[in-house]
Amino acid sequence: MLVPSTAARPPIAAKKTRRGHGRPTLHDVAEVAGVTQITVSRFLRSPELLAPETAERVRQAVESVGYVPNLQAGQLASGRSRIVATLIPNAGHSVFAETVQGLAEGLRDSGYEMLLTSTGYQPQREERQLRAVLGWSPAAIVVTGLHRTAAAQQLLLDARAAGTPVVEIWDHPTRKTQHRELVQVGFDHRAAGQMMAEHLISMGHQRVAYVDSGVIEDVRAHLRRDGFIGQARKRGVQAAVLTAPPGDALDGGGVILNELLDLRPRITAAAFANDHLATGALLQAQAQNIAVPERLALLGFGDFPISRHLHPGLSTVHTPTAEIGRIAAATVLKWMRSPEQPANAALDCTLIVRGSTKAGLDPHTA
Amino acid sequence: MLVPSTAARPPIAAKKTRRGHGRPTLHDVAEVAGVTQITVSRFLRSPELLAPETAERVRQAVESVGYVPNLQAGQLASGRSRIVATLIPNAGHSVFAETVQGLAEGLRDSGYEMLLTSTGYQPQREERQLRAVLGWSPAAIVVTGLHRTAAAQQLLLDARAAGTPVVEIWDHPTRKTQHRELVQVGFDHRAAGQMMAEHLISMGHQRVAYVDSGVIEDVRAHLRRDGFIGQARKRGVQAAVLTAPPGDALDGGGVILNELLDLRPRITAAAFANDHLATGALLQAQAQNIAVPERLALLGFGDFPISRHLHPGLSTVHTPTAEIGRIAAATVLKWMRSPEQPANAALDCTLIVRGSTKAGLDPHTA
DNA sequence: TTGAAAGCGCTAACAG
DNA sequence: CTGTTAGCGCTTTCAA
Repeated sequence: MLVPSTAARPPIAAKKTRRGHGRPTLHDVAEVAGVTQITVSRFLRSPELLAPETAERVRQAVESVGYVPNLQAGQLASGRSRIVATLIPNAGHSVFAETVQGLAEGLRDSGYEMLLTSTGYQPQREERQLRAVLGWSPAAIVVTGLHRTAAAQQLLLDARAAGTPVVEIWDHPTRKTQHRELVQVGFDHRAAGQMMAEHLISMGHQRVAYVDSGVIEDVRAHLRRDGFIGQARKRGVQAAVLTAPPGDALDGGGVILNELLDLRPRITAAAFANDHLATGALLQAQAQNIAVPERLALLGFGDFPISRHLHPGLSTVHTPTAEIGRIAAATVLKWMRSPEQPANAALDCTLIVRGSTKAGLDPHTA
Repeated sequence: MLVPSTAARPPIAAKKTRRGHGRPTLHDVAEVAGVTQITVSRFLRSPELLAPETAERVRQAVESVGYVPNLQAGQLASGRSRIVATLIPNAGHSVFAETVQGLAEGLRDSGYEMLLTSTGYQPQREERQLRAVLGWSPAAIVVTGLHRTAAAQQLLLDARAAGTPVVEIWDHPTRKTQHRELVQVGFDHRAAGQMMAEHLISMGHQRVAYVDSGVIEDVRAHLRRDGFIGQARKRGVQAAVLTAPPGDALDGGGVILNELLDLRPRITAAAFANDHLATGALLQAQAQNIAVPERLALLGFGDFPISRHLHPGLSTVHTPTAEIGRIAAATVLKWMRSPEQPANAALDCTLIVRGSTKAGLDPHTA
């Protein structure tokens, strides 16, 4: 607009076409308070800049009018959004659900809102959703894992280059990759797999198996599998690999139990991609009077609530599900406030040894 | 960001301060394609309105520039947003997690995004979050339950009056309230409680108990309790009420079991606010060699995956968790497209009878 | 401490 | 079929 505008807004005001959705605007509040828009805007953001008396008048006007700020407008004008875009594989899976809840708690009352999408473990879909969500100019992006389509990765790097914090949750790079522009909050799944193998081996098992997730896109479960196998091999222990059938994991674990028992040469211990599978196997073992851990030791992953209540208690690896969400939230909040990139958070997985891998343990607890 | 103006930009233009965050705009694409903004805008929304040849040029320009639409701007201009605001008590609770996942699936590729907040079962917080989320001018609002602060209710009614679809999930009004402006997608918790009582009574129990949720804000659990008690009373059956301790529900169920066994006069059956509590009790009974259902029948609620795998299988009420989400999504999508209010969806809860309330049943399955 | 002017990037309405 | 004009409601910059 190069034409110098005339002094005041057309006083005649003529035919206000009023396209908006009729909610009171800053202007409306301003009129009531006898000030201008900008004063109301200031009041909303930094009340201390106003004369106390003005502030009070504005406060009353805001209230009497029932003003709700139009965030779209504000963010368009300021170029800043207050949206944290979050992409996870499945909001219904307990581990991710807890992470989402952790994120929601971490973001609560921060003035930021979470835009959530579920990728269903499908990289193509993730890419599409990422593209869609970028249209919101999110203030930060939280994605799951380290693996995605090349295009999606590029989108994230572009966003990062444009100053948007990007946090990858649930995984953690094995090597120290200090040149990475994205921050990771998670744990090393390969190392977790190694830990699982090492535990079984340390209990004296020489023939073991790993039961992989039936969700073929679950990259992290496969990383654990690889860690498990690698460690077993390193220690000269034979490790068979089975894959759980798709569908209900408890069912799958039950089915797998018999495959494990049928393996030749016989194995004496099995690790599972998650506690649901392991629980299914444990319950099935109970039903068939298979002695656990004597005939077959069982080791889960995830430390789901039920695991310590089983008989024997299910040995497992405790993962910081909710903590990942909370730390991710704290990380993006910090990052949005100061431009320097926060540190990665390498969280701990801890082995929980219960009766299912250790005979003679009180079946109830540790 | 002092992006140098390109050729066609107002040549004088002097010190364009360029406040935006530097992403390519419609204008940029238009320049490349040799058309004006509006043509690009049209292409993006209704390509069929353009001459095929123009469309193709614009398409290429969009691609070459890597254009990502600024949704804030578009929605400010059009007055329509594409956000579905969703408020749930706790995204980490399996039942709500499944509902969220159902919603995410239902909204997927619809062009709408889910803004999710977790209220922690706290009405005050819900009200605050509702207020915050209204600033986004959501295209639709999904809230949990029928009970909230008066102010929150008013906000919803105002939004509704302004044309925003509002769906209440997880509950369903008992009486036909055809005058309501909001749509419900859920089930009648009181009736579910009645069904639970009726089942126990029909199995011959004359002294029963209901174990209420330890989450005092869980209104729906209390509704089931009331339904349970009412039905028992109606049938002349004594019903004791216990409340689970807060904290881990599996633990709580275990603790409660002994309280149930200690009740005088003795009871012969107990219903629980959810399957976690019931499972805790069942496992504890196993550990103590208490015969289920002979000494004490146990009835859960929710039909969590573990329940049918227990020994004996846990009788329970199956609830349509994911379906609530999917139907809620379908409902808001439909509603946003046509202004007429869709019908309420009264979903079914179904009683699942397994071994924990019925002696002699195969413990594995129904 | 308050205000005026300008514009964020897009779409609606109306021309042509 | 394409363009012009005028905002959407807010924040920024600069001035008073």
